[in-house]
Amino acid sequence: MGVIEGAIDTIKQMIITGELRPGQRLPVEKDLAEQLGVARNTLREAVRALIAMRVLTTRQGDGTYVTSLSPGLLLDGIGFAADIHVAAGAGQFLHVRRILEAEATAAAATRIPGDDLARLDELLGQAERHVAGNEIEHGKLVALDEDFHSLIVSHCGNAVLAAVIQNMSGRTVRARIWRGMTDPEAVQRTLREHRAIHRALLARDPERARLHAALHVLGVEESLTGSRAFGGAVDD
Amino acid sequence: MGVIEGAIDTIKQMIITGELRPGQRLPVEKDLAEQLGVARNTLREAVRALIAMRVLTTRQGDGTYVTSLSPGLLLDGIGFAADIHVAAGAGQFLHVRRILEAEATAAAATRIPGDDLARLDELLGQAERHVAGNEIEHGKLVALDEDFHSLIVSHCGNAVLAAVIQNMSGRTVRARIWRGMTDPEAVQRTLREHRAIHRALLARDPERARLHAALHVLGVEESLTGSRAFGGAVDD
DNA sequence: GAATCATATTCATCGGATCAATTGGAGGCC
DNA sequence: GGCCTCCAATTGATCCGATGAATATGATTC
Repeated sequence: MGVIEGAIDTIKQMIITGELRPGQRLPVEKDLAEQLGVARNTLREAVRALIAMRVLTTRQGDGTYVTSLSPGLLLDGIGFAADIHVAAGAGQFLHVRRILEAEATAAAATRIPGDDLARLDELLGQAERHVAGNEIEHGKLVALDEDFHSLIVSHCGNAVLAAVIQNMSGRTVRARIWRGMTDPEAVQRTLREHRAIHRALLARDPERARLHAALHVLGVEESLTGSRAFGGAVDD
Repeated sequence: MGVIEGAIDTIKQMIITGELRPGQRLPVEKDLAEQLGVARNTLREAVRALIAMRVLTTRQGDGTYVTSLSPGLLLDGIGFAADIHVAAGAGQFLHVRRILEAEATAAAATRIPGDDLARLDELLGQAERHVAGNEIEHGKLVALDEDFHSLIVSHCGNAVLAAVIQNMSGRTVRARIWRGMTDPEAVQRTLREHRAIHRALLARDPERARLHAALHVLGVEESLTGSRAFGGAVDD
């Protein structure tokens, strides 16, 4: 194992063992490098790797800190993976999203507060009015779509579940999905499905919510029967 | 945005757009640094970040290459997140694993080949004989447990699903779970649950497999009702 | 033709230097 | 006293150059 990997693991272990806690500040680069027995440049590469994993964060002129280590933060690497695979037309991420989003929507049915049910209604109204207008801007629909699902999933009661779903369906993924919907009928169907999910939530009915959520994502999956690059192999 | 972040994004975009393809070799550090308009050290920090994300890999004396970008590779950052949260006693990762593993086990029921069903039987036999012996070594049981679940989910037909599950239940997580099982009866129950899953697979019955898999993970969840550090907040 | 060895290529690691952002205190002003 | 401005110290960001270590490649030898 190289010196850099060693430094990365050492810092990781300091976090797992609790020696470094969320929000805590690390020693200055010079000291930490000396403490780990590596050059400053080497330490910086290790720190940079941990920054990429959202474990550390740096502020010039201030210092280096451990992040909150919240699931939402640590799991955002999923987003990039989803981006390149969905961009390549692989439906496997969407299948996983279907499984999870069905469950999360069901859980949200009994947890989402009334305020946010009203907020969902407002989002749907905006989308419907936008589609009814003259010129449809996909960016606007993507943003409304993201807000709609995001608000529901955030009330599922499980931060990890919410984070995985959200990262699997980030801006890039949704943009590709909506761009693929050239058929106006497909857009209408999507809005109807959103309404059905909303009604199930209003009725506080988890099973209805689960079914409508699953059906909704399945519809997206089936509309993406393109190429399958990266989509087949299980191995690395 | 800093120079390093800029270099990272540039390389990422080159991959998303297909300018850099899986397995392809990058220019040598000196040339690539010049091409991106940064110093070599700065480029190295960017490359190091992408290595941490499993997007690039380097071989001293040879060069820098784009990885296969397979889901199994890109999603392994989940492992560290699961490690520190499960180590802190949070059950949220296990809940997600329960949802996914139930689905994956059901899917595997109709896909797993006969050879591997026999291999599963062999793994179970080893575990049972080991437990029946004088001295129980947890490391051995952890390895057998990992092999058992790993072999099943690898046949679910979805590489992303398999990768997420496996990374959510890596060596560190399983080690903590088995270490928590001080009660010999708990070990026995776990082995019985494994047998039940195996029988369901033998019968090629997805619904039975799903239920037994869910029950199995649920049992693990319920045995971990400790502290809830990191487990509550959805925000970052 | 295969094995061995020398050499070139390339990443890994190091040490130091300079730039830029933030912080915190000194001093002055209302 | 409280607030503001400004300066200096701290700290990460970026760059430069040099050396070490691992690999690949081609020449050499048998």
